[in-house]
Amino acid sequence: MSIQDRKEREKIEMRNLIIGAANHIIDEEGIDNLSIRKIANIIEYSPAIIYHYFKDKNEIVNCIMKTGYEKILSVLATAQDSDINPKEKLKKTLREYIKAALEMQEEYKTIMLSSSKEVLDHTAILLRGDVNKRQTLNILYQCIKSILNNQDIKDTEVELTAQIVWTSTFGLIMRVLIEKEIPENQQELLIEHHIKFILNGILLLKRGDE
Amino acid sequence: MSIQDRKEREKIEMRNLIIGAANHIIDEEGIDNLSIRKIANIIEYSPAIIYHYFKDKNEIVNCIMKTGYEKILSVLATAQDSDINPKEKLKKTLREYIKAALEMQEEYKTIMLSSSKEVLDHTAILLRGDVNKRQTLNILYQCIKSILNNQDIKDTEVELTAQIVWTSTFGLIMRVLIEKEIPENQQELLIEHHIKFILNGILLLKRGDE
Amino acid sequence: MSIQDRKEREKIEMRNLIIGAANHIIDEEGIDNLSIRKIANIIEYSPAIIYHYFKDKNEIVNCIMKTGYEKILSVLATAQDSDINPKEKLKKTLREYIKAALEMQEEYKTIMLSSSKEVLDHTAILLRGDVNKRQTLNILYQCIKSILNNQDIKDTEVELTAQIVWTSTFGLIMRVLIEKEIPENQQELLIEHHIKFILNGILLLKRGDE
Amino acid sequence: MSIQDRKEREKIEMRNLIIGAANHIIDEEGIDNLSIRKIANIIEYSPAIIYHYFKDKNEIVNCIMKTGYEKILSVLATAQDSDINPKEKLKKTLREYIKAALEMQEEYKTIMLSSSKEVLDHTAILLRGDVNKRQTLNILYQCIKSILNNQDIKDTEVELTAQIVWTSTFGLIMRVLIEKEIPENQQELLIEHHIKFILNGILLLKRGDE
DNA sequence: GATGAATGAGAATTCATTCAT
DNA sequence: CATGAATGAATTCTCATTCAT
Repeated sequence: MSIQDRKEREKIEMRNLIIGAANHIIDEEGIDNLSIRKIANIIEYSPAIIYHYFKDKNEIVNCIMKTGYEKILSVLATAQDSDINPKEKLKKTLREYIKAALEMQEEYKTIMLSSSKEVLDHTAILLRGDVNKRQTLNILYQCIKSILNNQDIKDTEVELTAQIVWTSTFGLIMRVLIEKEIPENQQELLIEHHIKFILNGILLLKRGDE
Repeated sequence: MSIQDRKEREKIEMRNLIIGAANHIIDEEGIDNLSIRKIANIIEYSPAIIYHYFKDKNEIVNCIMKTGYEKILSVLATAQDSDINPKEKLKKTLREYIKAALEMQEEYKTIMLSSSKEVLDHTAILLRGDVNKRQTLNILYQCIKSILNNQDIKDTEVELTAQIVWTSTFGLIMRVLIEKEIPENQQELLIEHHIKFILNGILLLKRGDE
Repeated sequence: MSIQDRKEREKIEMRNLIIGAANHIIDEEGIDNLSIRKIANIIEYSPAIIYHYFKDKNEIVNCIMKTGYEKILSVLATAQDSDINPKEKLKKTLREYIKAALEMQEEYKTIMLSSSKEVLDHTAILLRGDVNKRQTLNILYQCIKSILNNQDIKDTEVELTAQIVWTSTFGLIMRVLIEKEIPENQQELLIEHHIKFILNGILLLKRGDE
Repeated sequence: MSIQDRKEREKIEMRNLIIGAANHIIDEEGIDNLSIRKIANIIEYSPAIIYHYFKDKNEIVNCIMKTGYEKILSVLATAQDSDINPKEKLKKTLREYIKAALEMQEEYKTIMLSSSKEVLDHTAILLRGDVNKRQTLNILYQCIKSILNNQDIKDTEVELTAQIVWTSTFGLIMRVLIEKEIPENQQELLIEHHIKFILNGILLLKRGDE
């Protein structure tokens, strides 16, 4: 039993080693420069052994993607526990999501920029009704709905709002990651201004004016 | 003299031919599948001659980037001519920018996602003071300033607003391009909602509340 | 003693399992796509264990060859029991041999096309005197001799005849196997015509004319 | 003009060099052990350059096949010129065909054992009506028809006969090639006996007996 | 200007085999 | 008896680049 356990553990460790190396390469050179040989080089094993742990390169990439958005989701889940008022909750959620995404760096970019069907199955958020399929979008949707409590606003409009909040936030994160050397305090200013801006936009919805 | 002129003209034409072919490949297969051989194939010349017009593949890519954001800039420049009121002008500018970007597809993605120094020299917009360096950002800045006319708002805050407007819009464009198969009418809804949302956010700045 | 017996039995069973799997792969993909890993996959053991039962891949291949021509021989042996007149017996023998060979498909091809010394030790039939070494050839020889009963024909000529009958039949079998999609009834026509043709050839020998 | 000619010539020479090396490998190790690297090794060029002259490995193989059966066909065409009586003509044709095939060695085997669709388009001869599609078969067919002149024999039976003559001859050739070390004089004996046997078979058709 | 020839490096895989456990 | 881990060598093919002509 313990022997099997150990082997299982070692197998998982090796997979993690490979994924770690892959992530490292992606971070340095982007996903399109990821190669089995480079991974093998980093982990100091022969390229062939990698096929012992993963069916092919694709499986490695998929694994990275999956791990990645699970990481993203878990951030949001944590933020959900809180018990504060809706506005503060939205602010906190956005802030934490942005921070987490920025920490993931290339990993976040890789996942969120992928147009592969498999990945989009988890990350696409622009279609009507996606609010029911994507957890991240749904969390925003619920927050916004709470904030607009009792107001006479159609569900479809709330969904559109959630989507715009999402894309706006995505845009900020991406630019910070792309431009790379934004000083910490400027990052803070941008983030806070972004969040304020988002909330303004939501609050004005109440009055329905334009 | 005239001979040299003609030679110069021909050289430029050939460069354009190469860039055109490269853009075509990028649109079809993405920048990571761009190869000298594929370009040569399309223009029906030998791969070697390409090195006559460009030092290496990198120079081609850089050139594409440059041509690309010049295209983007020209869209904005056109929108500027108009004579309407600031709010409408901003709406029009955003709408046209988004449309133009969506039409550029992979080209837009390639340029705007690049982290190479040469490209960022033209596309980076997040630093303080960038409003004076980047034309696109400056246009937004001027618009916003006009809208907030006479209000007591600090220049730095207006800059931050311009940056957030930019990143938000960037986020929307990117998601539409990434998710690829968003139906026309859903695109329209998102774009209009986005623009409304942006304007709401700006208008609320006036009161400085939060 | 009984323990050793069991072990011996199990060892043989495992070898058969391996050979069976190998045969299956050969039938599906041809001998050149046979690989230890594929065998291991089918028998649901690790590739390594195969080396417990066979020295190397070559030994497996040789074993398949041996098993294969034993199968072929057994077909002929059965036909021999019959008690009918020589002409009919030859016809029956040929017919059954052809049928059996066609059923073996790739296995037959693999064995009969091999030029490896070990295999040729069992399958070569063209040398003078081979009639005494190869059972298949000898059976033909005896049949032909019976048919030509009392005729004044030299043994060497009978041997040559047996060899030509063998090669002719081999040629038909091979072509049917190679061309693969010959309809059943066309196969029948060819086989019957072939047998008739062979018998004609033999019968005419009697008169020695030409 | 002359420069282009020379380049063209050199290109053809290089292709021949490659095909030659490939043939050499096939002769030594069989077609399944043919590899681009081995070819490159022999011709003392880098593997990559081979793709300059052939699209991929498949094109090389196809080229070998094509050249091969063209060689085979040309042998038959030569034999056709002759002006002698049908029986002699058939004998001569068979004899020359066998000789030519034996000289081609592995090349003949490779082509005639191939089950690939492209090759079978040229080599398949077992279907009804193939006599009109395959030149080799047709030549046999015409010979046999001449020999059976004025006899009351159905065309389909003549076709079957041609097919059996073909497969029988194929069988002999293949065995000689497979068993490899058959001494010259034994080869002669077998070939002459085979041809005699074939003619006997055909002659007996005349009487329609069995 | 333009080209064809050539290459070295690198891509993803697959394989037979060995060995410690 | 059986296995998982590991490797080195091989597979086909693509690419950016150079160079003599």
